[in-house]
Parts: sequence; structure tokens; C-alpha cells
Amino acid sequence: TFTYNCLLNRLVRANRLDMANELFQNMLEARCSPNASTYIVLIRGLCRVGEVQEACKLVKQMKVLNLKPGLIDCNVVISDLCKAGRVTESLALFDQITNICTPDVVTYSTLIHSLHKVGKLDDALQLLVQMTDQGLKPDAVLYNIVISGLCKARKVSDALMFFRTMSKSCLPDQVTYSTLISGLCKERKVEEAFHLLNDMIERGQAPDVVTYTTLIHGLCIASRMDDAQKLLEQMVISGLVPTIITYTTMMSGLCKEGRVDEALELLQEMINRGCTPTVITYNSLINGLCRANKMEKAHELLAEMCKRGYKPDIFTFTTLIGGLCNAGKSDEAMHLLEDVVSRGEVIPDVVTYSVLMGGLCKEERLDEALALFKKMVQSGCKPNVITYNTLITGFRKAGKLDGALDLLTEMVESGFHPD
RNA sequence: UCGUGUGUUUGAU
Repeated sequence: TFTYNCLLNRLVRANRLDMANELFQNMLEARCSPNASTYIVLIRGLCRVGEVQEACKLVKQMKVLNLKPGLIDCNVVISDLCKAGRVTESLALFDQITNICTPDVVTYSTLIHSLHKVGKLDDALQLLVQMTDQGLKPDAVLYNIVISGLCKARKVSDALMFFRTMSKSCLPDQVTYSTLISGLCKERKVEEAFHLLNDMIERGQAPDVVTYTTLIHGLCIASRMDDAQKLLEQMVISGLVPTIITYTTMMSGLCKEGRVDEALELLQEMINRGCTPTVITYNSLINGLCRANKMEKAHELLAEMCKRGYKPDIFTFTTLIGGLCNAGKSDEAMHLLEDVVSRGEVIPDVVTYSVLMGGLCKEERLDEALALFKKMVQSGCKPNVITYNTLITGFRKAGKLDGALDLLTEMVESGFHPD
């Protein structure tokens, strides 16, 4: 059994699930009994490639065979399922696991976090209550997860209330403060964010790179680029090394202020300091060039990023499509979309389509915009409020109030609330 | 022994 497990582990790690499965069958035929580890290895492999159904079958088999994996193994599997975006299956697994072993704070934390990610805040809260009913106390990580979930749901004041209940046994750490600072910044409460920075220092928690980057981002949102620049310098003086995220934040901020040339200078300076750009860095800069109507340069930068081995993603192409639309070149934008789709580079999403529809509307090509809308729906991509707003605004501006009204009706019928 | 949960950056009205 041990030998088989080792081999299976290697096969799974090498992404050879077909061979792993073959070996597993082989193992059963050889009357060599799999144990819990055997199953865990296979289940992890299946989760990683998204074969959740199969993974769940194995979980059931394991139960039938009365095999009992350890708690950490269970947590690993739950975490894998969550990472594969299968919260429902994770919860099902969780139910089964409660029969085999007792979930701990990590188990609950993993599940609560993934419920937040799919917007099920209430279910998450219920699970938290269930946990405390079991006599388990949240630790700092779980506090941070809950605080982060509240912040992302735009409930910063609730997050702050929950934060204030942290006491002796579980004090706020750097992550707690950075999470709250980020939440405040996104609600445009930079001053409060800086107050919290002072609090954290007073309470003996040193701000780290993430804290600084978060605050820099907050200043960017407030269009306070010069303050952002100063904070970056202050951060370096205090001995912290800016990361690629810090630089990208700065570049994105400069771009949004129309200072794309400075952003490009910063890119060069950053590379000289030995920090490597990411796709997000390039996307931010391409966006800056598009906003500044420097489409040729935007394409040049795209070519450069490709040459350096980066794969442009949906953000890159949507940004370029938007840039072309803004420049009144929705024909080129349409072509670009067709190109990337036919080359299979990316699958357009609701934002991509909406941007392009907006471009068509701007040129009063309303029929084409509607045709694109249909095409989007046919391809299985659901419109959202912004999609409808874009179209309605387009029709309205073109004086086609009937068309606008029809769309509004359709929007309401589809279950959207007009804003 | 090792392996599991948390914070910061990019696209639309």
C-alpha cells in the first residue's frame, strides 16, 4: 500500500491523473487495500483538475470503507475544493467529515472564507455561529477573514465593530489593520485609514509593505498622487522594499491622473532596481496609454509584453478594445475581438462585450450594438446592470426613446433593478 | 518531519 501511495503521489504531482487512476485500479485488482492516504492523494489530484464529481465519489467510497483521514488531510481537501470554486461540494464534504472527525478553526475558516468569495455572507455568519456553538473560539486568522468579508461587502462599519471585539486572547495583527485600512480606502475614507495606521503603530504593530501599498492605493483613489509618491519614499526610508504590487499601484495611479509618461519612467526605474513587471503592470500601463489616446504606443507596449513572454489576458484586450472605441474606431475594436476570439487567446466576458457595445452606441450604431448583445447572450454570457445601462444610454442619446424603454422593460423583466 | 485557512495592484455605464 505504501509503495502504491508513493507512486500515486508522484503521478498526481506530475499531472498524470489518467495513469494514477490506472494504477489505482491496478492496486485494487492486486488486492492491495488503499488506505486514507491513498484516497487523499487521488482526491487532491482530482480537485486540482476540477473533477470534483469524481473526487466526491471517492470521498463517499472512503466512508463506505470506513477509512478515517486525519483532520489536516480533510482540511487540505476542503481547501482544494474551495480553490476550485466548489463551495457547495466543500460544504457537502464538510458534512461528511463531521462524521469522521471534528472540524477545527481552520476547517471553519476555509469554508467561511470561500462563502464570502461567492457573496454568501449570511451563510458564512451562520457557520461562524455554529462554530462558536461547538465551543470553538475564532483565532486571529478567522477574525481577519470575517473582517475582510465585511469590507468586501462594503460593510466597513460592521467590520470595525467586529474588530473592536478583538481582545487579549486574540489581538489584531498587521493583516487585521491592513484589511481595515483597505476597506476604508475603498470607501474613500483615507483620513480614517491613516488614523488606523496610527492606532496600529501605537499598539505595537509595525506597518509592513502591504500596509503601505494599501495606503498608497488609497491616496491614488483620492487623486493625491504626490502624497502617494511621498509615502512611497517614506516607506523606503523606513527600510521596507516596495514590491511589484507597490510599483504597479503607483503606475496605475499615475495613469489614471493622465501621467502615463511618468508611469512609464517609473516602469524603467523599477526594472533597473531589479523588480520584474507582471501582466497587471502592463495592463495598467496599456490602460494609461489608451486613456491618453496613444493607441499606437498601447499596441507597441502590447507587442513588447508579448515579446518578453507575457500572455495578454482578458483585461489587456478589453482595455485595448475600450481604447479603440474611445478613439471612435469601433470597427477596429470589433476586429480585435474577432481576432482574439478566433485565435482562442481569451474568452470575452460581460465587460468586454459591454465596452464594445458602448463604443458602437457612441457611433450611433445601435443595431450592431443590439446584434452584439444577442451574440453575447447566445454565447452564454449574462448581461448585467451596466450592460443595460450602456445600451439604454446609447439609445437615449440617439433620441431613440422607444428602444430605450424596451430595453428598460427587458432589464426589469430579467430581474435587474434600474439604478 | 512535511502538508491546510487571512490583508495590498489592472478592464465597462
